Amino acid sequence: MELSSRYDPQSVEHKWYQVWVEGGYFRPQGKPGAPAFSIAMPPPNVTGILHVGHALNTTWQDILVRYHRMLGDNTLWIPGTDHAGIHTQMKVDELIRQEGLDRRAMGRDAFIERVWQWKEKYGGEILDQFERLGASVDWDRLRFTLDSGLSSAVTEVFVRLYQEGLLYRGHYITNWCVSCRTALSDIEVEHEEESGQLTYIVYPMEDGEGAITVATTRPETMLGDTAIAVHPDDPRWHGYVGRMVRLPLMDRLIPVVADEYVDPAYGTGAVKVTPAHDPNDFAMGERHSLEKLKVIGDDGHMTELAGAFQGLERLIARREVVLHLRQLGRITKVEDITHSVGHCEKCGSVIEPLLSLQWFVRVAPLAEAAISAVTEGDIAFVPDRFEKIYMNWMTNIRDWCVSRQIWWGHRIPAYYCEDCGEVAVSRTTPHQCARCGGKLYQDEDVLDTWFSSALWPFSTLGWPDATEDLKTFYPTSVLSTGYDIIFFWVARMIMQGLHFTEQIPFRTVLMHGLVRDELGRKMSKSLGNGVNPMDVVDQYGADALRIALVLSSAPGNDQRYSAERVAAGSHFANKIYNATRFVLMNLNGHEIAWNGDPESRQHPADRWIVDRLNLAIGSLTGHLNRFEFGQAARVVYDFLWDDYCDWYIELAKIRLRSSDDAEKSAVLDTLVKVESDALKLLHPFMPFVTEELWQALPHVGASIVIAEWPSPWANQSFPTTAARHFEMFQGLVRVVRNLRAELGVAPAQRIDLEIWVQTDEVRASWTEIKPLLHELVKASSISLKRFEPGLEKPLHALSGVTDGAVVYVPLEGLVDLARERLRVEKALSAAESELLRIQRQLSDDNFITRAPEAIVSKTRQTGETLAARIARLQERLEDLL
RNA sequence: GGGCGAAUAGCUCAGCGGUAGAGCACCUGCCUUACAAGCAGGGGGUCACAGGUUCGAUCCCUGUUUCGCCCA
Repeated sequence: MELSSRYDPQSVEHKWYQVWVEGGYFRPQGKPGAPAFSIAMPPPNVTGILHVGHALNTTWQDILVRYHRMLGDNTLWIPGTDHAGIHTQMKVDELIRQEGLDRRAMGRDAFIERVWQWKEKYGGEILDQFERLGASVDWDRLRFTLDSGLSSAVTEVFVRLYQEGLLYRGHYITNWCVSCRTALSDIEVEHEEESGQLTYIVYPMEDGEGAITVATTRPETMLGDTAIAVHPDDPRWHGYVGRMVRLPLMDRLIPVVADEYVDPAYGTGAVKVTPAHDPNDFAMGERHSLEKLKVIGDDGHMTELAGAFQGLERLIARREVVLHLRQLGRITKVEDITHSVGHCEKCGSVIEPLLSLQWFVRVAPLAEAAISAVTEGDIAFVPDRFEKIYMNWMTNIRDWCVSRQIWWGHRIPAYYCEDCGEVAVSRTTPHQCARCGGKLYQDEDVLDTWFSSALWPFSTLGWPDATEDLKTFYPTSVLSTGYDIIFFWVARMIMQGLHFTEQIPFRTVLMHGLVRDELGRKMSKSLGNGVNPMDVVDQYGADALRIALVLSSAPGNDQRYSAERVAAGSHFANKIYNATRFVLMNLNGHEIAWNGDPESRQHPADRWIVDRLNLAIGSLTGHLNRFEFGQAARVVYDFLWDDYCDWYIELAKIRLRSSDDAEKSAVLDTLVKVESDALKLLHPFMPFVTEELWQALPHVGASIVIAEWPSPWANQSFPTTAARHFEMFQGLVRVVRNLRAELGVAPAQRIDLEIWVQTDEVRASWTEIKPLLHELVKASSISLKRFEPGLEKPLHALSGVTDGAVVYVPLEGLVDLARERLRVEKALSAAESELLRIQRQLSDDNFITRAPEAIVSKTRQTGETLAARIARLQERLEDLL
């Protein structure tokens, strides 16, 4: 069979995902008694397409899930999507507008019908993209936040919170988006520093004696002022409290009140009070029983209460108000300032704080348990610094406005009596008012999307029913998500989970950072700098994208997307593909002795590569357990490329030419078994190429997906000194290659070598590998001698000093003595200065007594090695003089 | 105003109480039948700055500077 020398991910990735799904490998299938491992995938918007951040998070979760599946855990990864209320509604709104239709004209039911149609058509797109990334989710358990099961969980929670007094409806100042025409929660408002103007307005006293100047950044709200407030202890305003002020433009009388809230140090010490348009003013309004006049309407235009300004858009009204006040001489100063302005997270328009009737969750009681779950260590954040951010928010938490004035979402299960105004909150639709028998109508609003996402870890498992899944997989093991939604999602899941299931929703919160563009900017639609992961997959393959993202990620840190790294990832896939091709070309029907005696691997190279593999297995597994995916990936990347390809295969090439069949068998067995284990280690990171190659190699089992995670090979007989001897051998090869390069010896030209070895052990070990050395450094003859005084040195030779040996390359007439002397002098002075440092350390009593014994002896050993090296170099230098 | 993060090779980034690594870029030589998406060899870093702790600091602590983020 002729295999292409280039790996083509396109032809490979497609087929395996189908095989995996058809094989049912992604369904939980742990052996009886196996520990459960479960993750509920953060549900992306149905409206959305995958961005690179999703690709990173999906890769991280897939690594964990595939690793635990291979460990034999009962592993479940639940996929799903989120209905994304405002976002989706905006999108479909836009769509029907292009058709010349209008949501309000078409009516609620017809519109919702359209959104469902739209969801059915496009909502699956993002799920297809998870497939293309290789996400090993259980599709049989696919969930959507508006599924009937998840919806009944929402109703259940709403009803119970209401019954427990943790949910209330009331008139309060909410963050209102005049463009989305809905209320938003506090955290859906993004604050930005902007330049604005502070306008000083003079309010004359009713009696004409004196005046009060106040400053505001929103002059149009003065139309709704119902008081002026000053601090009770402010001597400047003592005579004013209790008197009336004539509100300019409106010609209304409003009182001067005293309130502790006012900061006398700020501005004039007097503030205007607009209870319907400012949260602090609202509170003052409550304290002083002030009227709440709503002068800006839900549409952002002035209401009839704004008098002559009625109907004007709020910003136009602002200009008009200032203009009129100026004409009246009521403006004393306009100051340019920089201040923080709230914007709608979804559409970017300036938030209007205004009075409206909304549902709120009383969060403080829920937060208590959520705080102690983290302080007690039941839930851990990775990295742990995010714990502080979580805690800070939790301890200063404010009530959560959960009603949204849109149609797409979970409609609030509250019913109001047309006759007596009685409120009924109910799991089922009540037919008449329980109090007066009057007709009921349901609340028009829907719930904040995050209200349903907060239930995700248990609603996806069947809650409120006590399902098998819930028993088996809840609490979930890990929640992997971006640090940007700690408040939106993580905190709320913890609160709701603890309250309703009396258990934590997950044990570990794993945070990834933002994936930025190549210039370090946040990817955004408006900048047009977003990278579509599917384009990357098309070009390089999913494996390349995955390994690139993982290799450049560290928990909680932002990273830049790098096309270069993705290319490097695809080169790596190609590398191991070709290594496999080499193995396959050499197998020739060789039967792998899967249960062969490990002691048969007597050759130092075999024993070394197994030793390296064992080390890799240990350290990679440790990194995975600590969620250090980047470091874990690096371990197997380096093992495969450096140890397996660059050394072991190169040695294998030579050994496979041997006429000794037992030797060849040992090499082939080791090649296949070592690579097979390495592929398993790599599988969580690069699932497609590892499956392809594992299947191509001799293997046992149906799929690498359900193969057993490697554990260190039982061959423990490989002593560390032997490993050290092999590493010294590698050093020797490098030194000789370096000599060849410096001398400019033609690649094909063979050279003679004379090697003086320091000890008998090393000599014995190297004698065994000497035949390989011939090929690795292209030598014609090699003389391996035990170093002893009086040994006659070859003249006219270039020399190299390596740990444990000196190597001479006799090259009559080719050696430039002056240049050679320079080279040796340079090496000598480097070695001497290092030895000096080591000696200083070793002669320091403090170091000897206080440093750990292992470090001291290691330092001693380094000193000895250096001293030996220096002795060789000095001798060499004398010879050259 | 409070909090957090980052500062390491030309670029992008890992890492770490025992004087530093990768990818890409660069220089030299190789199309050596697994791989030129490759191989071999090489150059390049007082680990932002100033103190402190320590036998020993790039790593821990304090402060400073620059950049970024979150909260108010």
